[in-house]
Amino acid sequence: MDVEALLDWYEWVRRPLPWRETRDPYALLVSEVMLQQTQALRVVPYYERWLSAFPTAASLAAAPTRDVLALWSGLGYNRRALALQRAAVFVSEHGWPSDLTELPGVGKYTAAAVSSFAWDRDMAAVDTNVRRVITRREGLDVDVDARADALLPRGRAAVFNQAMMELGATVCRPRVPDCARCPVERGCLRLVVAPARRVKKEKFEDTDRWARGRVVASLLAGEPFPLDGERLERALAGLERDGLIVRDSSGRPQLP
DNA sequence: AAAGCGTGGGC
DNA sequence: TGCCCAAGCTT
Repeated sequence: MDVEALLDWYEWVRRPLPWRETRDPYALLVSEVMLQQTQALRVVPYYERWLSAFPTAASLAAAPTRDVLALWSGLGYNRRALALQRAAVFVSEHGWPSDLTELPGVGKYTAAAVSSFAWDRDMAAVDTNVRRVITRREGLDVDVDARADALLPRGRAAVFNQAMMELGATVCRPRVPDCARCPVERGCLRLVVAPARRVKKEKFEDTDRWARGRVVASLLAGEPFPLDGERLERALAGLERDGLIVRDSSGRPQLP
């Protein structure tokens, strides 16, 4: 793949997003955790609000978890907010670990993204978009992580990672790739893999996932739970196990 | 290692 | 309206 052509293309199409204007590892970690399974444009206002309220890892670490969940509300996956705060506690106590996957809620992708953006470490951030770009080009059996690492131009990991992700998100899209606009189409196999058939048909409102979300939202709003009985108990048990709620002295569930 | 974990926008 | 999605991580 012509990496130079990719980087030239990226300079041209680059969109201004607030987290692209910082090299603060804390701010970058906030953005990466928010972006996990959430569209970038929806994250923007949350990111800006969050950094106003919790400008540093120490301030996030010291905040009441209830306030943290309140500011997260609307982004989904509440336990990620919890993990982010726990990561902030770790950082404010021990500093940044050299291996960011030691932080709760940080896996291989997020560690590589933050390390390259903040510190220019030569680590390839392989997300779902990058995975698709590489397998589409080179075949389903390719070792994606090894290929991404081989392509990465040393000393320029940050722009390379962003360019690869942007290519996957806007040109090398899942169902209908726009090969006519691709800056690196030469030598590409152009594989398009049919999505796996969905099996589940259960209504979302019937799932534990929905119940858990409603319980947390109700506690934040100070409103009664919109469910009861065994479903409520199962949701509460799961939330308590994840540390998203605690029981007060009378056994009443509340936010931590 | 498959399954669980939320939400609001777009069509 | 209802269905699908969108920068993963954990157990």
